[in-house]
Amino acid sequence: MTSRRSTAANGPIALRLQDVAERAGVSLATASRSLSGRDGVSETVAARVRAVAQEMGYIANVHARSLAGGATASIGLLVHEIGDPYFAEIATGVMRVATREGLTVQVCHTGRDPGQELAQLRSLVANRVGGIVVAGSGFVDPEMQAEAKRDLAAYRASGGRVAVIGRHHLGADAVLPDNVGGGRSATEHVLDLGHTRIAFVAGSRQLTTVADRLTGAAEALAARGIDPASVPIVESAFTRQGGKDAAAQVLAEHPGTTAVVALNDDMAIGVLSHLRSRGVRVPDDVSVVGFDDIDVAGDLAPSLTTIRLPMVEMGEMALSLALKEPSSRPRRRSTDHELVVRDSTAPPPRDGGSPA
Amino acid sequence: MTSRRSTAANGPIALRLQDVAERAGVSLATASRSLSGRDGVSETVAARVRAVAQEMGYIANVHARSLAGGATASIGLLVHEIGDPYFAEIATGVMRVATREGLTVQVCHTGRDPGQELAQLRSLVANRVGGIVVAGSGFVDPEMQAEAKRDLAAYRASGGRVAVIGRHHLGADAVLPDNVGGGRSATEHVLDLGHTRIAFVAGSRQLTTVADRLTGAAEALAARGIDPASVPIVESAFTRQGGKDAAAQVLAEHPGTTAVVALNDDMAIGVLSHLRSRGVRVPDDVSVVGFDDIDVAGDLAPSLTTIRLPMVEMGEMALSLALKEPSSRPRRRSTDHELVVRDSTAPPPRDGGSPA
DNA sequence: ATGAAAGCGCTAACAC
DNA sequence: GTGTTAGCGCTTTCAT
Repeated sequence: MTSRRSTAANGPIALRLQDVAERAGVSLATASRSLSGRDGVSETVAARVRAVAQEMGYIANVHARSLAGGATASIGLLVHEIGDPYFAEIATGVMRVATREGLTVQVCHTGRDPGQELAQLRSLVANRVGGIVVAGSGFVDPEMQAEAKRDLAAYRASGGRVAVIGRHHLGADAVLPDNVGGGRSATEHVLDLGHTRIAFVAGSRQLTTVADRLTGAAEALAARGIDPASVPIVESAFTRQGGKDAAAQVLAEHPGTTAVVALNDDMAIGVLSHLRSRGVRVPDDVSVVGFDDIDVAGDLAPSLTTIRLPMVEMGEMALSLALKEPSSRPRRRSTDHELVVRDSTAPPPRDGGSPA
Repeated sequence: MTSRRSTAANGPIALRLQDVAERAGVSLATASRSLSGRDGVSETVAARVRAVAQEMGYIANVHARSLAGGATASIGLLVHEIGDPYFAEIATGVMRVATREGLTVQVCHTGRDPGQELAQLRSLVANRVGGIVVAGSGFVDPEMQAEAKRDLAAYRASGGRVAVIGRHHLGADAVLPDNVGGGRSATEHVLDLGHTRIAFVAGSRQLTTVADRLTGAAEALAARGIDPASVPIVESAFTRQGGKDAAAQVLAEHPGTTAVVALNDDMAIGVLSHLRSRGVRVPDDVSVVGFDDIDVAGDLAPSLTTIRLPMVEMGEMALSLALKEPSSRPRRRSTDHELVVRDSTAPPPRDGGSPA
């Protein structure tokens, strides 16, 4: 007597643990214990059950398992742009820790749309993942931000764990990249080379990442007696295309600029590309600095001088924080940064430079 | 009288639909109907229930929903390397369709490890996702391949839908990039420019992608009366670093080479980088061709001549196939390709070239 | 239009 | 060491 419900009419249905148990001649409970490696079963029986399950191609239903109170072996990772090297490296770090802990990672992609960000967050909560790592800058939309904060609070109240990368107002454990220090170092570098006609190429200042990097830049400028307000900041999309657009604007509105500090490597690549298309030589006419030190930075022509952030480690730290026992107060872990000097920067040209 | 089980001792527990129903003064069934927008409820009541749920911050448990037979609004995407631009663009296409259909995407990353590939596939099946898109070349390990095929067959037998991108032996619907045609076009291009000393830089030939692209190359060579066996093929990792290693080998073992055809853009970037570090000018001394036309290809220095594959569309097609009603026989959709000529290719140098 | 009750597949007490 | 049974939170007949 079997309890299999498959009929010709409604088609086959996925195997249940019950099916495995029957075939192995044991009870449901014994089968469950055997497969989840808990004790209370003789090793002989357990081995047989496992063999039967394997042979039948049984794959447990995580929904049932999770509902019944079994451990949720999955965590969520929220990134802005899958494929953006910055997030890809963070993801690598998160996955590394996850794999070590036997966890599955659900990667959610927001496309930088606050609505999507909220929706993805909800979907993660709905999936009752064991923890959530939020990478990328905070919410631009204050209303979305409030909703997200509330959802996250409820999630944590019910035992969920959250860690964020970057400055957020979510009240969770956080990994804080050294954006201020990096912005300072990048700026000091061009200042040390002797540049005086500098332009910054940035993403939206609503992004905390951008705001922090600019803060560091302003500090470096002020320390040398330069009024930060006198230095142009061109705001554009925080992407390669944004870098191209911004470079065009720098050339048009700030001729004579000898150094461009881009606030991420992707924008820097766009800047290099546009300058090349306009016949401006780097670093002979104009120096370019990036930020992040993504993988490809060293393989560009010219190779890119940039600020290295330990992105893989940041991902590792974030998931590790999320996996730790919750503390009463949010924890913070700060990273360091490193100036990596390559071929895209040099002293300004003698004549003061005429990039266009 | 409430049924809430939260106690000071075991801490709060996530909200249940039951809690919402009680607060709204309706039955569980009515609450369920209200939130899932099914009829059988007066609009007045439904609106109130929705308002209460929203106010309480209720988020439905997908595990319970799925177990109870509700629709699984999530699909799985299996890629080799998150962050590899090839897969990132495919993912963009998949997500575009998913968003349109109101589906959530679970991205799984195999790191090109066959063991991981199998594990991730299982996890997707265990999650009872509505469909699975497998991107990237097939399994290298025949045993893993067999296991994967079996799991996938069981998954489909129980109603799951599968689509693959690239040539596989999985018996599922497939999107087939024009790798053979692209390999032919890339090779014809350098032949047309007058090159006779050509080297191919490839990933493992076990990858069907690599094998197919080489097949096209061999066809083009043969059509011009050149014995394909006489043209060097340097095999290395299918990555940027692999491209560097392969370029070094070409320089060392095949001096006099005037054209390098890399079998993907990532390798081509590595080739460009290594040639530059060795003082070899591109395209003056050596021409370089890539494959895929990833986003950054046009922004490199020199910009890369390559074969464009419609990767975003491939992702869209794959998910669309997976979402269609199953057919008795596997469906196939072939893509086209396009040769994009940029600055990295030119006729060979007069003297025959001396790249080192 | 609304409610009561029976599962979905699994784990975790609790018996034996 | 093994089996029985009561849920987990939800959707869905089936009554009302």
